[in-house]
Amino acid sequence: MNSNLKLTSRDRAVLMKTPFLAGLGGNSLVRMFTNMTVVSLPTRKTIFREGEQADAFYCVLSGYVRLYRLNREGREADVRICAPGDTFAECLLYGGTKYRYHAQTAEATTLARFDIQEVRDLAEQETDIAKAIMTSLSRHLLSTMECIANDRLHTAPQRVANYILARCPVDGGPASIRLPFQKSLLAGMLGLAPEALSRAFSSLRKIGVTVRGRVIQVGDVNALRNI
Amino acid sequence: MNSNLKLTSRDRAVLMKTPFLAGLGGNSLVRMFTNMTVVSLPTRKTIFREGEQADAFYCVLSGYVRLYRLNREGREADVRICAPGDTFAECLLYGGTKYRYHAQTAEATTLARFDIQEVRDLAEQETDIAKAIMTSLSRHLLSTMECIANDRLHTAPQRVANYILARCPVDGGPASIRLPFQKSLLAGMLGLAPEALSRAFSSLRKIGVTVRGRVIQVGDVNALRNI
DNA sequence: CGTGATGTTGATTTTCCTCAAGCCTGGTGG
DNA sequence: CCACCAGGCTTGAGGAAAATCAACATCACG
Repeated sequence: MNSNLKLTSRDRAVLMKTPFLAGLGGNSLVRMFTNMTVVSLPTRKTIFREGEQADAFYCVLSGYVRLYRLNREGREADVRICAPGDTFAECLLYGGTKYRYHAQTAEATTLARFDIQEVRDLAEQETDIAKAIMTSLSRHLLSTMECIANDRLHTAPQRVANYILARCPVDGGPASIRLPFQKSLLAGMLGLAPEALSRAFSSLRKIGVTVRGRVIQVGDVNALRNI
Repeated sequence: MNSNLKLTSRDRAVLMKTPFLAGLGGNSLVRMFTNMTVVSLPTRKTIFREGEQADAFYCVLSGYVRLYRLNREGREADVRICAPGDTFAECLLYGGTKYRYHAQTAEATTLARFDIQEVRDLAEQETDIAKAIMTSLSRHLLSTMECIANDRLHTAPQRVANYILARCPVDGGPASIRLPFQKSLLAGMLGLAPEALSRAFSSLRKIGVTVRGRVIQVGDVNALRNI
């Protein structure tokens, strides 16, 4: 764990686009920054565990973080995958004192770490910070409900198609995207076993989706929409 | 639609226990109340539809509300079931301008209706209102993530067992609870077809769970925990 | 005592998980 | 440069879970 690093300019740009910091005035911004530490972690490193006392929340600057739960037999299920710009465990600002899931890096990752108690105090003083927290929570909640609907309403190939479509140009025609992470991570994101993701990809082949490594090519975006 | 009713004392009590109004000072409380209207609706009445312009959010005072999505073929999937005290669509205060799912009463229901724009303005002025919103959003987000974990990690009988256990006395031994709504609603809540819920109940019979109408009797709460 | 809504049960099918084996790729060391 | 290896990915076979469809039971209620 490599702490108290200086922000790279890229990390700084990511941070400033977060709903969490985007709307802040100069004063609030300074106060948030003085409260923040930067942490660099290797891949597969545990950030916190379910049940631990929660004293910080985080924003992903680069890399990916997996939030997951375990059942009694030890099987893991991902609850959320956090990409650069995503905030996690911020719901504990006003929703309890313990982490409710495990958090682990999915690759080499840098995080911005915020002290929960200090941000709570700041939010009481600066209305724009409170507003930023509400914006972040709202978006987070909407995307989580979206996830439930997606799980309950769509089959594996449909979920994969949705994922691809959300990252394709809106007009029809051919397109090509590159996965920003391993396929096993995408599988967890969509609530699937890795094998199921693989099969979903191959079932999309017949409507013009080809996958080589992390590159996904779509013959006709509109055809994908009708799945 | 019966609007602008006076609050019954029971409805008022429900409202005051909501995270949304519980922590408010007298001044904020008055301002929220003047902004609020009470709506009574019959069963299976649509409250709003996905895609509509969002100008209000709601708190359930009595009855139940179903939030759901449709897929292309018209199949419905519940995203959330709101009980008395629950707030819904409050994420649109800071997260977009359109409703993201359908909302429908599951039985005769009374709602407190709040104007989104007005509450947004209030939240800027009164820090305790902002705090109440953050608390409400945080709880809501935690329970929604809980729901994803439950869906992805547990089988139908396990989900039913969890539901029962969450409403039973914590110590072991026998217990009895009464469903506050139809079984079909519980099925939707747990992400199951009604038939699957029925089968889950009958599979729990062998560990001492008996169901008659809306009454569920548990022989030994501890036995249920080990499922 | 019908009537319609709600819940149950059975049969079938779909979907996806699990386990096991093989493949492909990129990296390492000889 | 090549053999080897490990990790991630794919494919296949089998099976478990739950959806769907259909028939029947139960219940509330006029």
